[in-house]
Amino acid sequence: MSLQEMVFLSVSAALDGSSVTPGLKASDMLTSALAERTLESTPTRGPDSPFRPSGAHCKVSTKSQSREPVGRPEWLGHAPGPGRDRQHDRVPDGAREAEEEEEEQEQEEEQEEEDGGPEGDGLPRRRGLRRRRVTQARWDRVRLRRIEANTRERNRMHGLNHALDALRRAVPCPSRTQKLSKIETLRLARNYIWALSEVLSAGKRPDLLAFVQTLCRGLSQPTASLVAGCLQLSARPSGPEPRVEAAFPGRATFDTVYTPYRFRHDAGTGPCASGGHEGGSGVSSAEGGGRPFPAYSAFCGLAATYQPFYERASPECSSPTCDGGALSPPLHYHGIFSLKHEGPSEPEGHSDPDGTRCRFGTCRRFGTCRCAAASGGAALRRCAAADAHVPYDVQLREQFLTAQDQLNIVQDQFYTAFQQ
DNA sequence: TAGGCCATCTGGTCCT
DNA sequence: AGGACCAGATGGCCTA
Repeated sequence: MSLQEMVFLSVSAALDGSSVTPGLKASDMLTSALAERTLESTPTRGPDSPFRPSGAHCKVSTKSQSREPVGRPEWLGHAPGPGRDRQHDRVPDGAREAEEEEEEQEQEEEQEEEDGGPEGDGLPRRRGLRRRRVTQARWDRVRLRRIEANTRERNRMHGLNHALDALRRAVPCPSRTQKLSKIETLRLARNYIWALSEVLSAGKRPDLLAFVQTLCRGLSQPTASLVAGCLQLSARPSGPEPRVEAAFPGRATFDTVYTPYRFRHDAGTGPCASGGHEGGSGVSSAEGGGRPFPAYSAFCGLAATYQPFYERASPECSSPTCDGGALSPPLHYHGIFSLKHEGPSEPEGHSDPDGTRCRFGTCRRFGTCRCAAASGGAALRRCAAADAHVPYDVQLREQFLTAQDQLNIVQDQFYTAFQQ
């Protein structure tokens, strides 16, 4: 903005009566405009701003690694050497002393103005709004606060990301190769809570397909495929009826490493009560496999043991909405969980525009809903196509922890994740 | 190459 | 006044 423009705007504001301090004279406004122009010479926004976003100064070595500055804003002075950790966010040691000196100097100048100026002519100087000069010290102080705020913000976001990482490890998608995005992690966590709650509320052995469908609800197609891939659902003809198994890729073998559950269609295989968690995973937690599906078998056991506290509001609308619904899991379990159940935000069992009744009750975006409901990847679709109504049995390995222990583990993970 | 995702900076707002 | 939180802007990386 040019000086003329600045003066024009200042005068215009004065004429409009907006943001005008009583007693402010045109000369004061001009002085203010000049001071503004001083600031304008080092804008705080835009491509020329010394505070311009860091994108130009950062690079990402890998997607999961934190960024390191590759350049340095000109206004920050010395370029950081290799390995320096955000040294450019520091302020020179003598900055504060210089500021104090500047403050004293400013106070003297202000006193002189009130006394009639350094000439001592005794004539009162202009009164009214007197804009403080933008000294170097003040400018440095502004930058210091900005830098400190940036650091805090950066740390805050790092904490948020750590919490999200913890949440990624808690949800049933321990992919070693593909990291869930933030939004998908939150969606999957929501679905996971919901699915587990449904298991508890139902008080019976869960259906694999419904469980996975609940997990994948509202997820993007790639994420849904990933989740299904982690479960590695596959429909394999085995005798007269299809056979469905769930396994975990990347494990040494299905049986030797932790595998909390196995889904089979074999009649008479062990139900939830025999589910288990054998502890060792062979995959570091940093790789997302430290604690696999910690609660599923636990919930199976609990569901078999305890009766649900209350009945579900609606069998059709007990599932999460496709995206952003206000529903909470239908669960209130002996003080372990105390999750409120809010009513559906939309009429239950509504129909979509083409008249198809929505199975999931509160979907607003049916395209997403269909995608999600039918998602779970090609494997899941194959499974569903084979026989979506086959009462798949669930064979669970021996539980290493008690159901209560595993339930508490899940709670701790979620609480820790959200409290970080 | 477009789009998704991400990290970071930034200024505004609210709270203590 | 200072910190936390938030959302917008920006640019880099990655993938289809």
